[in-house]
Amino acid sequence: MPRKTTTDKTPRAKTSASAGRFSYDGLDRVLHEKARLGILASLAANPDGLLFNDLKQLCVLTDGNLSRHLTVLHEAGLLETWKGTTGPRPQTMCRLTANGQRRFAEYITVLEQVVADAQRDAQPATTPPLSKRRSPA
Amino acid sequence: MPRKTTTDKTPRAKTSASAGRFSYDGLDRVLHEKARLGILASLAANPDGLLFNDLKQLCVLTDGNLSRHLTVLHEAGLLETWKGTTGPRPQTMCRLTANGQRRFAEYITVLEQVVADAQRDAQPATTPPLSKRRSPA
DNA sequence: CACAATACTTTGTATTATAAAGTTATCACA
DNA sequence: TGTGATAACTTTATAATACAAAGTATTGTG
Repeated sequence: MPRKTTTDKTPRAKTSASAGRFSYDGLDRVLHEKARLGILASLAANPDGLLFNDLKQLCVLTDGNLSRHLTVLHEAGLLETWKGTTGPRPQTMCRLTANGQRRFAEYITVLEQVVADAQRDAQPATTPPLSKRRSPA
Repeated sequence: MPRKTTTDKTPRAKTSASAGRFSYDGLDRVLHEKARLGILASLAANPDGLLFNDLKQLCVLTDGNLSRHLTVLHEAGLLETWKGTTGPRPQTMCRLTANGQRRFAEYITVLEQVVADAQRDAQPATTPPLSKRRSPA
């Protein structure tokens, strides 16, 4: 006689209560980080590139912090850096790579999903309650 | 004679290129985490609460992981847990606190801002380029 | 030429996400 | 009734990593 396992395989509603419905796999660790998200958003808003100092101010980051995050993004192939000079001072210019633009756009798509999920909840509860009682004693 | 500092106080455009424009201060560390974001979204979608196992499946988390994140959220006052039994087994029921609902809603507002920023970029560049050259040699 | 400032980079530390192992209790069955 | 399996978590340990503090190299200034 098959025992009733608690990890039931009953079909459920696939739409809003399926397994993995809220796992948000697309939230890549590299992109889903406050500081780096700000950096990417800044660069996406300025396709022709930004200087180290611009990013520092736009994202309110310390030098070391920004440097580290840029390295991470660079190693992930999301941005490219160009070393040059503006006037007498050395400057680092950053811009998104084509890949970076695509990855960022994909990430934003997931964020839209998160927002959409949350907005659905604001509605008067169209979703059926999940697993109120599953096996009364 | 006042030296020209690079941290310039020039007004700039306050709308889209001001300092801190992309710092996203509202992205609270407790909420801005893949796993916890999934948990919160799940609970927001099910205001009458979810069981430990429901969350485990919805968010695809291991037991230990989920347990830890629930503790963090609980300590932050975002959710409350109720220990009971469903049939013979002990069960933990989780639901958002009023505070948790509010904080989550606030967080979602920031996400909307992020998405809006990114969507603005998709437009043919209405924003003026920031700091192309600031002090020609 | 000393001193301050710019534009970063490197190093260290403290947090923490995740996995692995442990705990308690129930159930099936021999 | 005792032994192993399973459920439902919790605790501990480890591997990442975000952040800050200190370091480096160059330039400008009196």
